[in-house]
Amino acid sequence: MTETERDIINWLLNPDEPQVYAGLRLKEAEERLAQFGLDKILKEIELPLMPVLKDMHERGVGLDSNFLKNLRKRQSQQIEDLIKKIYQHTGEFNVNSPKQMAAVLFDKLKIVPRLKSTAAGQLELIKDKHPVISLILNYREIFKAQSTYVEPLLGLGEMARTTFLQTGTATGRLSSKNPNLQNVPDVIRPAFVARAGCVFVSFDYSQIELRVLATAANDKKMIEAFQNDLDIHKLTASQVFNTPLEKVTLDMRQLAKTLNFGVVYGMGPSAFARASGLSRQEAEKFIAEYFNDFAQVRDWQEKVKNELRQKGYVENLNGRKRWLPIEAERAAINMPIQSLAADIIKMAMIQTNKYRLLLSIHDELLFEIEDDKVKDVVDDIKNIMESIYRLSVPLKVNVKIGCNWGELKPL
DNA sequence: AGGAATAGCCC
DNA sequence: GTACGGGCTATTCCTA
Repeated sequence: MTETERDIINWLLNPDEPQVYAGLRLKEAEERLAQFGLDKILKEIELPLMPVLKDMHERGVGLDSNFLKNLRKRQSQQIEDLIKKIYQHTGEFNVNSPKQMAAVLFDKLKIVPRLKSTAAGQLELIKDKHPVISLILNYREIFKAQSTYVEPLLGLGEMARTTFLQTGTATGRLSSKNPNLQNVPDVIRPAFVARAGCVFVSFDYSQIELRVLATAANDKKMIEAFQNDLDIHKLTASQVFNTPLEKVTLDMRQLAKTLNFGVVYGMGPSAFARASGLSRQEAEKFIAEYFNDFAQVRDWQEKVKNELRQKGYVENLNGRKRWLPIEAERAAINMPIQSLAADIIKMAMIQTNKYRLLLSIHDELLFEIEDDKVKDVVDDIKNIMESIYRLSVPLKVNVKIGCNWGELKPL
């Protein structure tokens, strides 16, 4: 790709700086994109998605400011109490400063020798060494919720209008900002409420990334599992433990789930060891066993890495491409999966925006639907989502419904 | 004022 | 001995 070609793509992807190529007509840009086989994605996905994102922004999502005010009050009280208790152990310092925190915990109180950070994961390990640790973890959690979610949402009044960025990611996913409504924690979700006479209905794709992987890798076992609507983590466990499905325990399933998760992310042995709590050696054994059982996944990953080496980019089944440095193998392995899942949900958004689509959270769509129309609309949306793209396995959508985003119940 | 570093929330 | 993919935002603290 030449410098100019990269600039054109950047221009298309960065409407904030249109002055650079203001004179370049879309038709010309489209022709250039066609050189990379990206014109179809432009015309069939990204351009038709633009009015959808505009509609979502204008609709907004209703906020329950009473809920937020009550929550803020409780949080302020808890923060005040926790700070007092923490200071009883440590003396005064800025609890929000990791630098001061490290000095207090490791130098002043000498709870343990210096850890590499004061992040929650590290502090969890020394929770039983000193009573102040859990107070700090508790404080951080509540302060985070208040400062990042409650206060900013209260500043918005009765409506949150996020901006969905079409160009915010390297894989084709959407991102959300100001406010980011794609990372709202469970405890804050009840603050988002449907209008009078309406309910929220969420539709989430079940295991969409593993279904994409099964298709991309054309893995026989995985495809069969999804065709039979099996519990995929249980199936993986029965494979790597060489155990019949009915004898798979919860622990075995949990380990298999971590493996499946890791495979999508291009995980190596040490990452898997850390995530699973196994020794490095055991982790290597399970990974080897996994790739032995799902040989086509292993071969597919090799193919992706070769493509990266030879072409400098990788692509998904739609031809969406990502240029990467040669050493970014994990990102390369993840891209065709994450990216096609993103394409699928975008295609679904375009076809379902005839209803009141409010949010897109990667594998989930949230709609606001009038009470008396729920049944027909839900059937239509679910049907559209499940038939929008043809994989080697079925697409499956779970539906949940409720008056606020925090207490959605299966339909 | 702005950015790096750190932390933590989501899929 | 090691790093699992993709995002956004708040706070502290340092530099300009």
